[in-house]
Amino acid sequence: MRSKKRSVTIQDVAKAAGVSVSTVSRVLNGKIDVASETQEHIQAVIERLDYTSSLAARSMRSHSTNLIGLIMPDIEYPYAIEIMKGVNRAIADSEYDLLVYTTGNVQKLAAASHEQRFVALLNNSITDGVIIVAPATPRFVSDSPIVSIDPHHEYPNYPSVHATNYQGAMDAMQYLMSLGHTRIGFISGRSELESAKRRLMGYEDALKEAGIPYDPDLVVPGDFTSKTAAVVSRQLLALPNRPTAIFAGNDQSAMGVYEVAQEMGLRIPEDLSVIGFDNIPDSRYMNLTTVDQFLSEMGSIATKTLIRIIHHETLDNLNVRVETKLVIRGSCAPR
Amino acid sequence: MRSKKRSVTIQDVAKAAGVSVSTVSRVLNGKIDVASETQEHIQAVIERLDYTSSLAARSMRSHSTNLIGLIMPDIEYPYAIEIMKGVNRAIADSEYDLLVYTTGNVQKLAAASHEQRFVALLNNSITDGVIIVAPATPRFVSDSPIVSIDPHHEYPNYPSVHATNYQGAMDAMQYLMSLGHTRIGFISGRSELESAKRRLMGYEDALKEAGIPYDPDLVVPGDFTSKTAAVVSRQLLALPNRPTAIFAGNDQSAMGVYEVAQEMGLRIPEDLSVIGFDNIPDSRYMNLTTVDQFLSEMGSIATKTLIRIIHHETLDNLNVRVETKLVIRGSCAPR
DNA sequence: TTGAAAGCGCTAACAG
DNA sequence: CTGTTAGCGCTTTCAA
Repeated sequence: MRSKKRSVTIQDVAKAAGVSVSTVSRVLNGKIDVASETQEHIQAVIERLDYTSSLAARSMRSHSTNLIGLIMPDIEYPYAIEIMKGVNRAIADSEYDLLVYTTGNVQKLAAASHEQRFVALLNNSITDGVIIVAPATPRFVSDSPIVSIDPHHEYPNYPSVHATNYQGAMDAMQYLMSLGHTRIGFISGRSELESAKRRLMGYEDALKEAGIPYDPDLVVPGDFTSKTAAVVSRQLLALPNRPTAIFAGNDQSAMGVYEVAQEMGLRIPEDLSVIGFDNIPDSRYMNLTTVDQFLSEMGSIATKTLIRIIHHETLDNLNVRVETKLVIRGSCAPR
Repeated sequence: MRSKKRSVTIQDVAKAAGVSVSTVSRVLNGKIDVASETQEHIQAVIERLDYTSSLAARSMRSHSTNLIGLIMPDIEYPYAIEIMKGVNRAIADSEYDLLVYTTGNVQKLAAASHEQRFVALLNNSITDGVIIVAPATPRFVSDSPIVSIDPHHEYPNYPSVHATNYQGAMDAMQYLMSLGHTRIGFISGRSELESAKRRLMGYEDALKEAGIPYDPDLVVPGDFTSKTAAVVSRQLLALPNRPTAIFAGNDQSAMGVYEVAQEMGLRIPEDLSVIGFDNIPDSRYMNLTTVDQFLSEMGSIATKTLIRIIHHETLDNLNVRVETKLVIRGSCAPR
């Protein structure tokens, strides 16, 4: 462990081996035009000196690092962790290593201008491409390819992986209706987000398709937090003709409904069917039914797509748009 | 999104603003000696061109990036994730950003030589310091400071954060003995690891202190996996005078014991008390008692220590050795 | 098969 | 206050 300043450089190796830096560089990069004798000698010196080439210097010249970046709003939520797992798995099967970047603070990253800064920070220097999770920014300036997961815009200028929010909501509704439910509450999400918009649309269209009239009282405004969900679901359950099922905007909202149901002594799902969206990360809520978003699969797909783009296997970078399946887990009660 | 080659550089900005690169650099680094007029002008150009300075180039010159690296064997285990959370929290309160590095593959990283490579990769170029989790290597060559968490050696050449394995094992045993248990089984861990060694030592010393003779039949060899633990605990429970309690080497081992107990129709803790070590990540095993290792706290402490070293607030880099508390969670039955 | 030299984008003296 | 210049450590022509 040394203080500052780079300890051993390619210069040192060259000097110690009695050759020029370019020869060392050739050995480093596995070029063939080096006498096998020199080759071995240099290799030995490299090991003796514990030399490792500087990523910064290397990337600066060659513009290729075999590193993929993953930019996360926050590393702590199950949502983020699941995605990371998927990315990680795809990385393991590739020649790339992974660099997860986070500021440890949602606030810092949330600002769109910051997202651009982070993309640039990584992609314009040390990564060959980045995956960005839930970006608020619809367009980025970047030297290397970008793939996004769950962007907050429908048509960003980068390839993206979306969950099939609309279809998932339709499926959830159809499931509830097949059980005989006709009064189904809905807790909406942050309306500026694409996912929230599409879930609401799925709710509405499913009703329409089934010929069930839309009752505005049954749709209450949430914001993807359990706290708000608790407040609005209380309102929902106080209705004279209360819903027999609630389709919560996301997992957190479902948890909010759960708490209120407990409080009111309603059994789930016997007295009230509840379907969440995304994963239900907390086992205390395991009896909740959920439209499960395959987060890790989204991570994998995004990674594979990115690698394909880096390899120039995909010509049309801008229009890749993958959708991942959603599946309903758990069961509600018939009514 | 452009193909290759860095799009907009400090040169471009200088040209567009009609000044020299050094002036731009001064603005970038918030130096005071720039006419506020020029200052604003350059700032405007920077924004207009969407310019971001290259991390690689910057770090190469200034040897400071405000980035801290976290090297993880594998990103998927709850163990790793808990540590990440702690690091993340400490990072959030600091001026640093976090770069988590992983190869997505334990095998790749496990080899000691690779660990050195990763440390060098980050620390000799783009990070101001790294935290390495559970390193197998006792010494690293690195330009910037290193702090390790749970190293596999007792006295590595870098500052480290350890869990108090010995004391934790003592506490667990004393707890069991206070409940009247005298025949206590122990499933050991991978004996090359410091943590495993110290836990076994705690088991032995606790017995000695209590004057309970050591029975070799009660100590069976595990390897920190639930599979092996299941095999050896079956053996333990088949003993003519079977133990009334089992102190499992780690969380995974405890889960193995749990499965076998279920299988044999033994109720936990009424018929068999079981204490694990580390966290029990899976809620299915929530009725297991565990010596809880404050993983996230270890992450935080390591991060804060590292930052202090980077800031030169700690003179003696090599001998920092922090131990974190372990606490017993859950309860066993008296015998 | 090898070396010399140019430069990647940036910062930090040193001059003006 | 601003420009010129010299590298940071590396890869890559181009010559030898």
